[in-house]
Order: sequence, then C-alpha cells, then structure tokens
Amino acid sequence: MKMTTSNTANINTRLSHLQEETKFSISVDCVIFGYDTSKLKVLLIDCNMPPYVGQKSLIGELLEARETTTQAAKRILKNCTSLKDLYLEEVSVYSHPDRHPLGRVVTLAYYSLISITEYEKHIEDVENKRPEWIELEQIKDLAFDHQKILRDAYNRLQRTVREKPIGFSMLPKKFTLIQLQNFYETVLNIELDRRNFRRKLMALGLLIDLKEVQNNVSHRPAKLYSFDFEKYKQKQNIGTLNFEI
Amino acid sequence: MKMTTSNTANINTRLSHLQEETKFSISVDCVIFGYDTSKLKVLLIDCNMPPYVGQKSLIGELLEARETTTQAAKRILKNCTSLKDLYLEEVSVYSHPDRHPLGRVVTLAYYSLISITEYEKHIEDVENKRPEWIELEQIKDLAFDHQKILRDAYNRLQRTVREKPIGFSMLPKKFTLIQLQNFYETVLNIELDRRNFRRKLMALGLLIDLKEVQNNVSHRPAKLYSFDFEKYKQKQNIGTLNFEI
DNA sequence: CCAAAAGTGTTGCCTTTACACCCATGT
DNA sequence: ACATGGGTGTAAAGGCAACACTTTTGG
Repeated sequence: MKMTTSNTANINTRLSHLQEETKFSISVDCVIFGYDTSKLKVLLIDCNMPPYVGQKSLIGELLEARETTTQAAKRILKNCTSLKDLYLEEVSVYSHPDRHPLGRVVTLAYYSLISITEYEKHIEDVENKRPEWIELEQIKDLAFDHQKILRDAYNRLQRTVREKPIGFSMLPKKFTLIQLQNFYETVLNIELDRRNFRRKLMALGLLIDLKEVQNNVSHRPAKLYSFDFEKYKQKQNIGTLNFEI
Repeated sequence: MKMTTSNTANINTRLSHLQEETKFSISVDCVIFGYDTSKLKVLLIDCNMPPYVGQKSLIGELLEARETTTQAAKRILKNCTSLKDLYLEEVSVYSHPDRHPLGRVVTLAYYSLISITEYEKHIEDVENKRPEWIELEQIKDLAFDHQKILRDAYNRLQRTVREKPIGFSMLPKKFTLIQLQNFYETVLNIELDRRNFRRKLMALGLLIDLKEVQNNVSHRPAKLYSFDFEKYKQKQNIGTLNFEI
C-alpha cells in the first residue's frame, strides 16, 4: 500500500511559511429570510456578472483582511438592511474551484432571519440599487451555486426552527397564535392542528399574554402575544428547556 | 441613519477582479474519531510550531489549488489512515485573524469516524511520524483553536449519532447488542436501559442477525449482528426511516 | 342575523420508561 | 457449582393525534 503523506506540507506541524499560490479569495454569502403575509421570502439582488446577467443572486461580499466570517456576515446584513443583532447561523462552505467566474472564490454561506416590517421601516436609508424580497417558492435559477446554497440554508432553517424559538425574529413583536401557527405551517410546509398547536405553545410557558386584541377585523378579534425571550434564556441556562414544535 | 453599502465591493454583482490583498490561506482540519474498548478517541499529532511546541493538534493540510474542501478532507484522511470512503461531515469555519501563528489561515473543520481496528491493520503503511489515538476525555490544551474545534465536532457527532446510523462506522462489522449499547452510552454520555435499547434497535429492522455468537468468553456468549446498510438506504429513499436513539 | 375567523376539551393510541429474573458459557 | 455477563416481558404514565361545536366581532 503506497502512501503519499510524506511530501505534503502539514499546516499544523511542519509548514514554515504561507505561499501565494495557495491563497484564495473568500466571500461570505447571506441568505436573508423574511416572512410576510403567509409567505417565506428571501432578499435577493440582480447579478450583473457574466454569464449570470439577468439572474438573481444572494447578497455577499469578500472577506476583509482582519475580520472573521461572522463579522463579515454581520457587516453585510447591516449594509443591506440597516438592522443589527439579527439571528445568524452558518450554513456551509462552497468551494468548487469553478464556482465563480472571476476566479477561485471559496464562499461561506450564512442565513439570517429578519422581520420584513422592521426592514421596511429603514428601507429609505438603503442605496438606490435595492435588494428585493422574492417568495421562496418562486426562486429558481439563481446565479452561481446560489440555488444550492439556498436549498441548504432552507433545510437548515426548517430544522432549527423546530428546535429553537428563532421564528419569532421573523414575526411582528405582537402576534396572534394563528399567525404563529401559519408561520410554522409555511416554513415547515406542513399542516398543524389548531388545538394541539395552541396547547403545546401555551404549555411552553414562554408566551406573554399581552391582554390586547386585534382591531379592525371583521370577525372575532384574536388575542395578541409576545415571546418571552428573558424567560427563554433563563430556562435555557438551567437546562429546563424543551422547545420542540 | 447612515449607510455604508455604497462603497463596498459586492462579490456577486459588481466586482471585476480579485485582488491579492484579499486572498487568504485556507486549511482543512480533520477531527478523526475512533472507538475502542468503551472509549471514544481522537487521532492527534504533535505540533512542532511555536508557540504550540509540545502540544497536540488535529490533522490538517492546506487547501490545494483545484480541490474542494471536501476533497481536501478526503485526501487528508487517506494520507493518515490509508482508509477511504470514511464518513465525513463538515463542522464549521474558524476564521479569527490571529488563529494561526504563520499568518492568516482560515480553516474548515470536518469530522470523520473510523474503526480503530481497521486503522490498525494499515498502520504499518503510514510514515514514521505517526498520529496517535488519545482518549477524548484526556484531551486538553490542543494547539491553535483546536480545542474549540474538537468541542464543536463532538457536539455535532453527539447530535448526528442519534439521528443517523453513523456509529456503525466506528464499530467492528460484527458486534453484539451490548457493544452497540456501550457505544451509544459512551458517545452520548448517558445510561440506557438494556431491554428498552434492544427493543428499539430490533424494531428498526436494520440489524442482521448473523446467527453467530462470541467465543472464548467466560460467560454466556452474545449473538453477533451487523448493520444492514442496504436496507437502510432503501428505507431512506422511500422515506420510511425513523432512526432515533 | 349572517359571515368569518377565534377559541376551547376529551378520548384513544402509541411511545417511553421503569423494573427483576432466568440463561448459557468457562473455570 | 459458581461467577459472569447475556437475554427476555409487562405494566403504568405520558405524550401525541384526531376530532366538532360555541364565541365574538363587523357588516
């Protein structure tokens, strides 16, 4: 059995300097999810780069000299939404040598969740070339390998949303239980039983009954709730938590 | 509200060339888990690089010009174990600007699972500077940020091992139910009820009763089983699967 | 008073847990 | 025959899924 180890530079033990030939551009791409009128949407921009002119792409930038990929992702998010402290989660690395037409660019994908309503409030601050919300279902033929990145990010979102209360980042601060249920039904692409859903959510003890109701609705107005992030943190710390939709 | 987007090069829309100043070395580090005599172990090497001389580190190499990070991980694994087709899963990216003493090196961590027995069979093929199996519990003060990488990888392993039958990659091809149970108890650091465990595993219908038993044991010999990877794939394809420990 | 959506309990089933005794082999 | 670990069943509790009618508001 022949081995090839011997001649390979080992980055963790033997290497004495870093060569220019093995340096790469690194970018960070953000899949920004929003939720509005029972639709899951993604913030996309137009790609002007051949051969992808006319297609949409995710929002991404090159990693700068002294920032981490997470910092880069936060910078990107702040730039295009003017919001900060958004939920952010790493998806994966995409490193096919021919994935980018300008040359070798390894990209780290992140996804983030934002409230479209909050986003709209600050929209006038963003430069004229604005990103656009596109319904997830409508998105196809993204530039580069972004369709795959989106698929991976959505898979990750579906998983995480069932295990952690991250969905509340995409909902208004005050919401009805039915809005919450619709949200889960949309994101997970399943149907939920109303009574069972309410029982489960109320049993978590993490919803604050605001003692307010909807108004201007032509039917019985629903009660409004908000999510108790404080209590969630406490329960998390003492290991009491079992958030499972 | 001030915005900073306008001047930033956008990798996906506007940039026309890649500059040398924003190129980085990329490495791939592998957390190689093995399981032996009721202990979870990790394959580590000695780090000879100041200021970490004397400490252990993960096995890693620089990404080469035309390979993906996954290919790099497979190359690394093959080099140091002479085994291939190993289970491989991405952990995360580590990109702190000062994480590596030679300069800016962004690393992608992967973890892999191997059977120590299989590994030992090929060990004579590996160059003299051999990596070493260290019990997970004993590992502390790894070089670089490898302690954190290991922690993240182990968390990922604990999660995945409950959801997918990846543990069988670390066990002998023929195993007893009690060995299997010990494996899960070790990896997950929990205790399991023997009867309940057996019932659950048998109910999966994915264990092949080999109609063989242990020999040379000074007690009632246990039956040997193997995992039915074929059937697992089929069930996975038709969505019948519910592998949950 | 009608339309439209909000709100509310009960039951059966399945899954999970807890628990103790007999069995097969080597010495 | 004894020591050692292997192998087995049952009952109680808890969680999950299925299901239909009443309530409140606006028009």
